[in-house]
Amino acid sequence: MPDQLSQAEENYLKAIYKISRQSGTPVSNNSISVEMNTSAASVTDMINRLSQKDLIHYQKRKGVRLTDLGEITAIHLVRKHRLWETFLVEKLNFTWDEVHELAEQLEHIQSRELINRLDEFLDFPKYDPHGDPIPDENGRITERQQVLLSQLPVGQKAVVVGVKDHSTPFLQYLERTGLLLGAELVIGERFAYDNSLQLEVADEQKLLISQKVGQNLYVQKK
Amino acid sequence: MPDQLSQAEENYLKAIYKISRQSGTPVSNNSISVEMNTSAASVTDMINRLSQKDLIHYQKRKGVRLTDLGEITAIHLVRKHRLWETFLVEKLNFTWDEVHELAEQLEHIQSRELINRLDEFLDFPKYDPHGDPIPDENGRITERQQVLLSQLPVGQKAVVVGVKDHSTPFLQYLERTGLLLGAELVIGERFAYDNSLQLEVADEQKLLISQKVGQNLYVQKK
DNA sequence: TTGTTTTTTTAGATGCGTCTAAATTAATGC
DNA sequence: GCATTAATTTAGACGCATCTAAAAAAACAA
Repeated sequence: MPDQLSQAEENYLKAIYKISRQSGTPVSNNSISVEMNTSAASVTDMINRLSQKDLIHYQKRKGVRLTDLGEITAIHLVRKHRLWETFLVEKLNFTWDEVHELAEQLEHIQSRELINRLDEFLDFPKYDPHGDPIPDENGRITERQQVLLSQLPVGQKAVVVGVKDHSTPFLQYLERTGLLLGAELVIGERFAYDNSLQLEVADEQKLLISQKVGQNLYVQKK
Repeated sequence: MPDQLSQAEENYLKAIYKISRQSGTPVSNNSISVEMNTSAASVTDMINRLSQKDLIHYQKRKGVRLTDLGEITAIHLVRKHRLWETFLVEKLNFTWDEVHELAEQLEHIQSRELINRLDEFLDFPKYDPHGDPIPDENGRITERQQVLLSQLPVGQKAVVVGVKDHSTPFLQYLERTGLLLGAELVIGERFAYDNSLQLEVADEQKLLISQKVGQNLYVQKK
């Protein structure tokens, strides 16, 4: 068993995990410092500490890779984060754009048992309020086959299942336009001029969305 | 508005609050170091920092007193602690001897809104799983008139409403003997030899308890 | 009152997590 | 291949929260 990690160490692991998810392997010192908004010097320091604890593999100037232990730890943090977000939305009626900061705090609470009970209390949810998959107790993640809305052809029916951009402005935009998780839609038209899309949503309503919106919404084909 | 406090600062405030609750005013450096299991030198340090932030009044050779701000802060911590304990027991089915450590972590989560929503979710409980009163949003505490079981005369009917000793062994003892919150009883006999008490509990059962147990159970006369 | 004990403060140190500035090393563009 | 640019590491510093050891001050007791 690894000893208790500090919040700072946990945050670095999460950042490394996140970066390596989206950009393949070795994670550079620099990308970490950008992701975490810290100086490169701090990153070098922390990398040494995490290596020491066998959470990452580190070869000087060759980048960082999570060890198995590091990856398990990171996935467990993601699990905690997403379960707490689900709790906040489902039970305490927070909106999906309010929960991130709170979950950032709650994810550092140390107790395997607590999280498993929370999971049970929430009825073992598979996805969080943003549509992101929640890893199970063993770190297994149920991946969904999903595509970006922008990649669909005209005429395609689809249902909104997740967001790529988690920012408050984007979430609030979706709230306002009703493009929430579970919303069904058909691609009506694609305007080559600016790559905006005309959607047909519930009640035969038409909705025009920009390319940027289409590139940040995950959907499942129907 | 006070800026965010560190967990260490919050823990000191809680300790000072606790000590001053049970032993009247000025709190000595020494009592804090005993309560928190730290060196007196650390306490001196922290006292200076807390004074700086206007959370405590410190007069040389006269000990420490919480300022209004300090007391409000401490009470709010108690509120958070007790609400989380209630959540853990009521919603996640932890037992009352399992929740203290977890609540010690959870009480440091920073969000007024979270706590108020948790309070609402729990239906504004007045007492936590150990029978301790939960301060409301404004820091008001509903005190109950209660006495120690050991102080009751023979023949008195009473109901268990709280524990003075919160230790796991004591809580587990109560679990085993069924002397839980809400249990009704009558003082049957008092043995002068060792000050043990014979109780009559539910179903005409008799239960013999030691003086120590009687001195750690709060009851309300009926 | 005067010595002993207890409490409190000071001095100096440590580890964590951060920083800036400077030095070094690697990568990139001609 | 070499110069410029970018990434990384080192060096040195700082604030927080802690410690031990020793000094100083207060409280207590004979």
